[in-house]
Amino acid sequence: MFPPLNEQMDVIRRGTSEIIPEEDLARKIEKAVRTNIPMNVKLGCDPSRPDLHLGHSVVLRKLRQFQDLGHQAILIVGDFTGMIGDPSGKSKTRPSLTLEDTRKNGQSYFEQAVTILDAAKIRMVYNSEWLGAMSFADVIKLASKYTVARMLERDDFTNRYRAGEPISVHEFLYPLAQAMDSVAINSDVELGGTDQKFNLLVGRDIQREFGKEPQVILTMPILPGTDGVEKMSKSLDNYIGISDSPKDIYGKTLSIPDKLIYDYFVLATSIPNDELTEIKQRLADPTVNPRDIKRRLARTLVGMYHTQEIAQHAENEFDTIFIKKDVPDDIPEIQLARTDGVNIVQLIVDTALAESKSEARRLVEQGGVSVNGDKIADPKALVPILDTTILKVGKRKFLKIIPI
RNA sequence: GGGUAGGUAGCGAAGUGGUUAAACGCAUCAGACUGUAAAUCUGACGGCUACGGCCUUCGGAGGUUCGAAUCCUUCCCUACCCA
Repeated sequence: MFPPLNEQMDVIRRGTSEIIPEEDLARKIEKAVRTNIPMNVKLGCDPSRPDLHLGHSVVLRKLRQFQDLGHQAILIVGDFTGMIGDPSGKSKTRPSLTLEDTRKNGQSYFEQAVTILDAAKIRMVYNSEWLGAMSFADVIKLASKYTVARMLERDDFTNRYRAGEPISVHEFLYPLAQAMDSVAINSDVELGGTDQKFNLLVGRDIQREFGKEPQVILTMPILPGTDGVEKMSKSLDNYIGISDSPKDIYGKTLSIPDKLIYDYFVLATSIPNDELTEIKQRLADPTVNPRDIKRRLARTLVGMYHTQEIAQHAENEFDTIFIKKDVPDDIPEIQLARTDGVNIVQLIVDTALAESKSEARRLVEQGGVSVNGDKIADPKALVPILDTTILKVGKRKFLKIIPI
């Protein structure tokens, strides 16, 4: 039923940052092979941010590999912790979610995740199931198992503490709550980004406290965002969403810095290792235009979340807009009353291509607006809407206006 | 409970009675150059405008003043120190 140990280890190791401890993983796999009982492989998901992007895909794709090897994928929806509002990281006070929200987001998370995971073989559980059942006494007992000094070992706690930034007491409970998830589901392996390392390790300690065999932790590198600097995240708007339109996936991919091309291939695609080697060589070759490799990356990514045909279409459309400087085929349409002349600024605001008149005026004055291909630089200009009219605002906002 | 330092636009950070819609940096947007890469250059970056201006902002609420982000009162929030 299971592939042999070495084969499994090879698959699991690809792209990973750390496996702690690796010997334990080998032992667990051997045991699974021997007993024919799959390992429980845990991944926590944050129901406060239901929009999945390539950053999430790194770890989800790893989970998929475990599924393909025959192991049991368990998605933990942090609905209980989400209800309290996760304060970790840099983000400010997060709005506390209601149970309903977390359910809805959990469902949405699942729907997106199955574009990567094998839907039939996922076990999805909500951690309110066991965390919600704990009494305050249980919590005290749990909290007594960890010391403040050890909590402060966590990098982001240390940094925030040194920087004089607030740390709420309940944030110390987070790693513990997450660890309880591992206890509750008898996790054999827990996946996460490298920034999760501390939390994952706490899981091992707490499992031991509860007399369970500690999980192996597996961390994946953090995928940099399209800006090439920060971690990919929606709030920084440097993300490529897995449910983004083909056009967006393609375009955003082409806008990443060259230095990220290889990382994206390794972490976000399933390209075989020998092709990765080839890509690396070509990237090092000064006669090869990195753009061509990036175009392949973009096609690959669009193909993963849509289809190859759509990927090709996205590329063609991209070329139309940015190389031929032409108007793409399918652009949003809007119907407007026929008129001899409407003020250009008013038109931009009315069509929601800019948020305010000031912004629209600015765009016009800076030469970012054209009507039927003619640049309009005068904010007082009147535009007739008598035939179908193509309005372009900025680099990529197109609108087809149909008079009625 | 006591003390000290703080809370300024998306972020960081100046400003301490008028000439401040608020320096500067980052981010962002537009334009040039390009490969929607990097780097670089130019401009914009609260809202409305008859383009002459007008209105709304500096943790909240009051107050002093011709005039406040700047002074006073009070409240809320944060960090650190003492207890």
